[in-house]
Amino acid sequence: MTCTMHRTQELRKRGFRMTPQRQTILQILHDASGHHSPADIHARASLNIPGLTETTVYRTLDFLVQNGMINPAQSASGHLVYEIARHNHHHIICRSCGGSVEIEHTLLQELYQQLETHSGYLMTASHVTFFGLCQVCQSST
Amino acid sequence: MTCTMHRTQELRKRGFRMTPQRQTILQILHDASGHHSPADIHARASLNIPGLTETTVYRTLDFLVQNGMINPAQSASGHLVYEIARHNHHHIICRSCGGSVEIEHTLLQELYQQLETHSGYLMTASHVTFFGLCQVCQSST
DNA sequence: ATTGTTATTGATAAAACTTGCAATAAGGAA
DNA sequence: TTCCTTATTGCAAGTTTTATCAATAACAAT
Repeated sequence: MTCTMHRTQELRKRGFRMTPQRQTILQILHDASGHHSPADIHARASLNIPGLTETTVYRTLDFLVQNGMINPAQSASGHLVYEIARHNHHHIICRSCGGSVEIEHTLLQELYQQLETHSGYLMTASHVTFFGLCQVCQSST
Repeated sequence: MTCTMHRTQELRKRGFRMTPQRQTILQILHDASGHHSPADIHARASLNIPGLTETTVYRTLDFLVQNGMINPAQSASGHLVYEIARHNHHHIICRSCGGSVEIEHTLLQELYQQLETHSGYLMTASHVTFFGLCQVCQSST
């Protein structure tokens, strides 16, 4: 079964529908790995779907996040960017140069454990963005 | 020395100026503890400073964050809210009801340690927002 | 295939946030 | 106090994001 067919069935099981807009946006995030802004995604998807509105892009991105098919992350500027859902991970962004590194979720496992104990909250493993100073920017200060 | 005078001197030392706009916004966040949206802050501050623009509120909030006098945090809707700088802490927000609890920074200390080791980044202790499900919403699902 | 239900889209307007620039005013120096 | 420098503000326009609602189209059932 293709990836697209699988996703379509996932949505239908939950009472939702697969549409060209959703398929195209998923395809874009799948092919171009990394983070993408709504504006970027809108530009790329418009090539396939002329007349696609920004409104729909924002709504589709929210929808795909809700359904676990893509993940949101904060960019250095504070705006949200999106990428295809992969293994659970997080980011540290450099306050100074905007560069970033990926953090495996396993590193947060223990903390999440403690957070659950202390707060009573069930920690769903959503993306977290930390801020810091990268090595280069540390030494150039 | 009053709190205001102290803050004024802090800014001057760094080549910045204390203004009625900055003082008023600091006062508001100081008096009304908790998180406040830019719109909320603008509404309150406008009582003291008629003609205050939203632009200035956004710029002032950014400025005060940069200078460590207030802290930003993500609200349940994903927008930024602000509070007067206090001891270092973080939040867990419930995805379902939007409620939140505070997390002491000490709980993250060990993780930050590890993050620095793994990434080489210097972890500045900025506010982190986690998402989860509170006890009430867990049982009502 | 055709039909009916309703999830989804596009259009429009509004709200939230940012940028560039000229006018203003904070505060150091005379 | 007065003057000068320039950080800061307000204004106006632009960008980004959200909300509302009627028209459309996905897809389950016939």
